[in-house]
Amino acid sequence: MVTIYDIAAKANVSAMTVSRVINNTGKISEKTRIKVKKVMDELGYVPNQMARSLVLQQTRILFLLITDIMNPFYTTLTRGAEDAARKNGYRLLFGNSDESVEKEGEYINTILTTRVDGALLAPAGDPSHPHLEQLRKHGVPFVLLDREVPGISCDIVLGDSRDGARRLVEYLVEQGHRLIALVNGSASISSARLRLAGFQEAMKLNDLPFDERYVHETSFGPELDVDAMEQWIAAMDPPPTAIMSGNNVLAVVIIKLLRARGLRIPEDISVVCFDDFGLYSEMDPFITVAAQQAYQFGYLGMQLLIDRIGEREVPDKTVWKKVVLPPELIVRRSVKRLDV
Amino acid sequence: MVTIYDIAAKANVSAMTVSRVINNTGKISEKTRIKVKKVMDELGYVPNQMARSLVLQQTRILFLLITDIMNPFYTTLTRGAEDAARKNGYRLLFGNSDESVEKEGEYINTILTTRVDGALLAPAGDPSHPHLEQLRKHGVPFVLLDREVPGISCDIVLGDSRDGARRLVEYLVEQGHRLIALVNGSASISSARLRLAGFQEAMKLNDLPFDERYVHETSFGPELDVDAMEQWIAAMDPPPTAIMSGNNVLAVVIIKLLRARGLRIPEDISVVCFDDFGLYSEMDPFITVAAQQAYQFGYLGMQLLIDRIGEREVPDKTVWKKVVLPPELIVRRSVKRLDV
DNA sequence: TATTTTAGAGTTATCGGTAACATTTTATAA
DNA sequence: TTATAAAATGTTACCGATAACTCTAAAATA
Repeated sequence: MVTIYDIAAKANVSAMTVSRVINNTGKISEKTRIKVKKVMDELGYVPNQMARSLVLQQTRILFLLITDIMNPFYTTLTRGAEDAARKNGYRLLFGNSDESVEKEGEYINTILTTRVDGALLAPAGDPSHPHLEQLRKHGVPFVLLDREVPGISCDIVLGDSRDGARRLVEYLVEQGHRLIALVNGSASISSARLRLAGFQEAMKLNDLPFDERYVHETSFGPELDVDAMEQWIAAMDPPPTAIMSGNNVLAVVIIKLLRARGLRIPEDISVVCFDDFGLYSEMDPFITVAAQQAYQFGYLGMQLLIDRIGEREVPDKTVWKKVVLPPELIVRRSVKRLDV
Repeated sequence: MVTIYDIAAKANVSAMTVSRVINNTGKISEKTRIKVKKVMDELGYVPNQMARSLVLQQTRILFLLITDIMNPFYTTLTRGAEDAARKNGYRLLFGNSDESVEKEGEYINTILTTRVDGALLAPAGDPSHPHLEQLRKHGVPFVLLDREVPGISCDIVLGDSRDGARRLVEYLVEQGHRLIALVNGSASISSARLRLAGFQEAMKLNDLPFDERYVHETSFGPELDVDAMEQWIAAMDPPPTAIMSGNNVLAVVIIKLLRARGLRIPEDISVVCFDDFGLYSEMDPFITVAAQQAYQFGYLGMQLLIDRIGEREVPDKTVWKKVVLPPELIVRRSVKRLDV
């Protein structure tokens, strides 16, 4: 491996002079600058970021932790985060917690040991609290995405889950639906709670009864319990005329289960959900959704993080920023108009 | 920041003893081990990976470079790579070249300066050659995914593009199609070349003429030229009865364009493509595809990489491994049976 | 001409660890 | 009891860079 010392020796200068040439700092005569650069090229020098980070006490690397890399919401978000990071000269280390608090913990560990300059996180849920406390304790700046964690104050980018859910229900009601079911993520996730709240609120506003048997709670993630979901569907009697899903992954599972029961959508049962489907939804837009501005989540979140890193304020006196992005209701053809 | 020296001081031992406790190396009396551990806990010590990497000359970080993070093929692949990396105690740094050789170059730079232990790469295309030469020159072990690069010998995981394309065409022919068009990625990408080759081969085998006007070359990536594609479609006269797309992203664009022209799929025109659509394809299986084993690409590729890192052989005498994964033809309902 | 600046370099210490060798204890054998 | 081996711990150097300070020679000023 070529080091600045190799270059220094060959160019007959000190290592410091080489460092100055590399970083364009201090005063260097044009003659030596050229001489050193020539040797650098000849030897194919590549700076060692580790060594540099060690002495500079910063890595120029940020960490992005998402909860489901197969979910288009998060990949689109990732793309936004990446763009913002690149634009500011940061690199991105990344991880995928699969909605698991345990896996998340491993990544928190990586964040700490790797000494990244900051982290952008979609927390697994309320139990992520100690993880975030850890980051705070060690002075790692972080920004949350999509989910609040009670007891943690920080910059955050959220979707308006309550309003989105309300609008989905309102739409269903407008189409004549009165018996509406909800399948949702874990109540330990703030966005799931708000979606439930929005659901309840809209039901109430329309003088519709709220029946717990028509609400099923599972996981937003890839490891959800399909059997339990199937039983829930079978148990609802009378069956709902419409199901609202708390996110896109759950919608896929629900739709598969419904079809397996021989139900057609929307002829026999209507379905709507939170979050869109990335690439594919452009191709064959089928399901009516409350689409979130995924790219903006990542882009703005990253921007907040980078701003925060630049400031390096005392967390106690900080005014935290909260960005709330409204979802967009996209009506497609998964809902049947009921004539009551 | 707490260092081993802080711990050493507080525990009344040398820094080396602390290091030994952390790494479980050397001989340590149970008494001091406990004493040191206690102080570590009290002070909330977290090892500095930078410092460690500097002296150990290894980072336990690998790099994954994909070409399109919005494409489900790559996200599924990423998931596989991540699982394999985690299983072996490696962390993953990752980047997204957007099919751009230039962006790829920036990430190659990151790979070099960050001193990662190895890289798993989906190259942007043949022009990636110098980038890979750079890695080789600097002794960075790497494994290619999905695309070969002429002049570069290395471990690689490929799909059987030629055969997949052949089978898609065969299927179309079986369904009575004779005028088949192909929209494909850049000829500077090996997999695109092979898909064209498979296409031509199948046409020939079925005594169908190959007409260049029915083949359109663009980019696999997010920055493809939609206008050019539109003109191509309009120019084909007579119009094809079926279009085969070189990948999923192109298929989406094609389908949108066809629909914009008022054409229904499959009633007015049939479409098939390479690669499946992840999550969504489970929900609303519409388009007939040659689905690749995306997860396996990542998982096996990562495995090859890690094996290679363990060996540290001389590249000259190396026998390179090549894994070829066959795609699966999944028939859905985007193809109309023509009765000739 | 003598004195002060300043441009252009070099020296040394340090970031936070670990390897290799050195030293001190403690345990075991003679 | 003493010699010797083994166990436990300490010292020093180094990984590859940069900050802060120092030094030297030429240029600017008095």
